[in-house]
Amino acid sequence: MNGDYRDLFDALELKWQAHWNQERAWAAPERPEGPKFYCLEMLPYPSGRLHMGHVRNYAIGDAVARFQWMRGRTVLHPMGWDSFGLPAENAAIKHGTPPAVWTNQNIANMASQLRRLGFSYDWSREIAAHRPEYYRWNQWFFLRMLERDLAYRSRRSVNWCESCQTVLANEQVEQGRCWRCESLVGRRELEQWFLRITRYAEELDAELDRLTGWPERVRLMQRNWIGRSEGAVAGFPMQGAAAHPAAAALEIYTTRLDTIHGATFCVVAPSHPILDRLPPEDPGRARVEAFRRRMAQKDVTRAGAEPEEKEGVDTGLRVRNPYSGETLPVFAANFVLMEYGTGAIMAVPAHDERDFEFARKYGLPVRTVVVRRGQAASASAPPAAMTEDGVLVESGRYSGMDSAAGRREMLRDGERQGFCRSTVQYRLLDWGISRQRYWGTPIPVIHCERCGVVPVPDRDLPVLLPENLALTGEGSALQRVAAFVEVTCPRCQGPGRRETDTMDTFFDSSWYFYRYCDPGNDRAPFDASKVAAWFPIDLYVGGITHATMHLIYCRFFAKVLRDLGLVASGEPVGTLLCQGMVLKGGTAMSKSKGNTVDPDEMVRRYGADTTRLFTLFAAPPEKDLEWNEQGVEGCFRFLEKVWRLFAPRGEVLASASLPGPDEGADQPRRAGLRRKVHQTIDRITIDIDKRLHLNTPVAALMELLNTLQDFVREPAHGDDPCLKEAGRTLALLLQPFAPHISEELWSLLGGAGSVRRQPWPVADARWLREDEVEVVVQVNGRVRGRVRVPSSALEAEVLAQARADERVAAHLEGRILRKTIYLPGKLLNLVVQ
RNA sequence: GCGAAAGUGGCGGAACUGGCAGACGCGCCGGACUUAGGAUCCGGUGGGGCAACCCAUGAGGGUUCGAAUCCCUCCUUUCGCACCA
Repeated sequence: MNGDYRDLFDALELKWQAHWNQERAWAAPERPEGPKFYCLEMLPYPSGRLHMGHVRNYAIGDAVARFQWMRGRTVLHPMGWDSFGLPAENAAIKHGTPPAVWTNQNIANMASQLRRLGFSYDWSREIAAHRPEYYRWNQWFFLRMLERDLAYRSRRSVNWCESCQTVLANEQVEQGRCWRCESLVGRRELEQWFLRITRYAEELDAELDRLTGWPERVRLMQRNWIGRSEGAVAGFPMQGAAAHPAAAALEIYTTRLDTIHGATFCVVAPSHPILDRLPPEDPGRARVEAFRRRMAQKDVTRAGAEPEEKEGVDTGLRVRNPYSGETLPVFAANFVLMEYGTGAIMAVPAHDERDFEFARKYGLPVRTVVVRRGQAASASAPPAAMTEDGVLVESGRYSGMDSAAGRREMLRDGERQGFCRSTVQYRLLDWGISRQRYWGTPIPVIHCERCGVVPVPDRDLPVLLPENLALTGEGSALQRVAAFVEVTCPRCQGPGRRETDTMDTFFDSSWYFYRYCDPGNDRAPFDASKVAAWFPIDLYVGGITHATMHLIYCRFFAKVLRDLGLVASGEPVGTLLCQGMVLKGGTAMSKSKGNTVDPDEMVRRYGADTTRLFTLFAAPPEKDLEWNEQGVEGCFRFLEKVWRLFAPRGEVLASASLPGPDEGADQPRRAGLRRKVHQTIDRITIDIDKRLHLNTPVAALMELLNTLQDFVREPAHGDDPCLKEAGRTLALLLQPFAPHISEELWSLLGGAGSVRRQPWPVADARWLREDEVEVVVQVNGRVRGRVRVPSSALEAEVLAQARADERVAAHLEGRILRKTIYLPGKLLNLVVQ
């Protein structure tokens, strides 16, 4: 490696970074002037050091931001810190450093890494979630939600991470494991704060169709996560009735009302309230209690990942099928979830795999009521559940209908008679936001013996998180801070206790991008008109890991904020780009695997431009990128070659003039160079703007350089305007990818000011057109020759010339020409027989 | 199990709506300059064949003048969900 260039690049990168700083080059005005572009990358957790995944993420965003500046947009490109969360607390427990100190150090460190990489952030808008001037607005939003019954407290079974000693939301459990520490998640019954995201389930689902700028993959994941399903709730009247006058009917949820005549029993979740109504002396009661105890024990240690063996007990309760009049036993079983539907189902073993499995285990009857069209009902027991739609049999007056008609008719009859109604269910559950940890936003409520839950008045915000307390990791640290906990009730002035749960940090990141529009506001979370001026986010870049976490929470917030009248749209993100991971040796870089590459090390050895260039070049943005040091060197060599070509010519070219519109048109070599220049502009512009491809533009830049190298190999005038045009264009086109050398090259070639505000070059249509084109000649679809013709040539002329081609003629010999297909200027296919 | 995406040289990857498969980079081979080169520059590089030509985009079939691209079946890999009634 050539040390001279390394030092040169290092110096020029520092020089231009200082220049940008001094010019406040990336500060966005309060409101956009003219067309705007809000370019955002997901804000990082300040773990201490950047990793390559960050660099890739930000290099992508930065390329687009710089491109859009040059395209004449006012760009908002901010950066901040998702700075509440467990690692700070764990570090404090381990090393005794207070979380605030640890966090601030990490922020300082990572910010300087980002600066050294030369990213174009408007640092004047920097935010950090752990600062009171930020999290007071978390509290403010929470209070608004509380007022609207969007935040509520409830005791229920929740996900519990033993290692993190806290509750997790459903979205934060991945395959039964904690999203952050990967330990197995158990369940606990706790009183918790929830956000009523389910109120927006319908809208969150429906609007996915309109998010055309989002990857299909993400929309699908969200759709599955929300899990909309249309079905019916049917009431099965309780039998043996003396016992239960209060519970008139057991309500079950089904999507297959058409199979109801095949129901041979019902099943309720172990915690279903109907079971509490069993009289103490009932033998079913004893069975249920024993079963509940067994399940409760399991819940705590539950592995979660693989479905458990189905288990259940006969509760002794009996219900009547409202359609057939048949009496059915009610079981309690572990495969029915209280959280979904009504917590009770009708079991149709012939047409549902789970019911079938359970029926087989406990020797319960299986009755076929749907057959495939054209098939007769078989008398023998089916070997497996037939879950498809078909034609109804053994279904009373519905027999003979197809499944869809059966559902429709049964629903109508059931509705008329009052025991059935159609309904829509969602898999999505309310978002549990309570965390039993210290380093987060205090939930702003006070528990008063007399008044119950009392919100902290707005004038008392922020509820400050106390600092300087000893963290042990045992229990909730805040509960031990008397000065924090012991307060007077704002309503009755009696003694109260402050809530000690803190907020899930996903609350912090659900609205941060609005705050960037007005980061200093101390009267409101933001000024609505400023947000209106910048929103929606034009490009949001981040990892796919957030598909069903952050990216669903922030959509929910947008809808809440819209309903609060603070923002106009319930969808904050226009185009979403989920970049792939950075791998080494085929797996994601991680400290535990020891396959990390340190960004600082890369910057020291190759510079920021090379590091960025490689992360953009090595793979398309949305795909995983395999780190390859030799590939990095290739990018370094490319920049070296750029410099080596222009450095000795700089002085002469600086004073050369730029070419006139037609200059060089009559000289093939110079015309070739100009064509390449304009074709490169055209390609790169389309690739960034229309396709968000950043690897192919880098390839195009390399091609342009190859052409330039060929051009200067032959003697040329040192001050050739065509060469100057090529160099200047290269400087402009490099700005999104290797911004420092781009600036240096621009100034070397006598460009005034900084590249960053030069208009993005526009390809001259004249130079995109070729006067003479090469047409591929195929015979029966196989390439047999090529002819050069004027680009205006007509098919007949091309054909004549093609026939004259020796090879083509050989393939036409003795055959009859049946048909010709001509794509002007590109291809001529001769179909012969 | 259900759902989705993707399979192209030795490797990362190009090929926008069906139209020259392999751009660009890495690696490799050869050469030049050199005391030397792991620097730089030049040339070559999917496979077979002296060549014409043939074969080749996971496998097999289909549609088409023409398929990496569209359709069907299968295989593999990756990801998401995982008892959601």
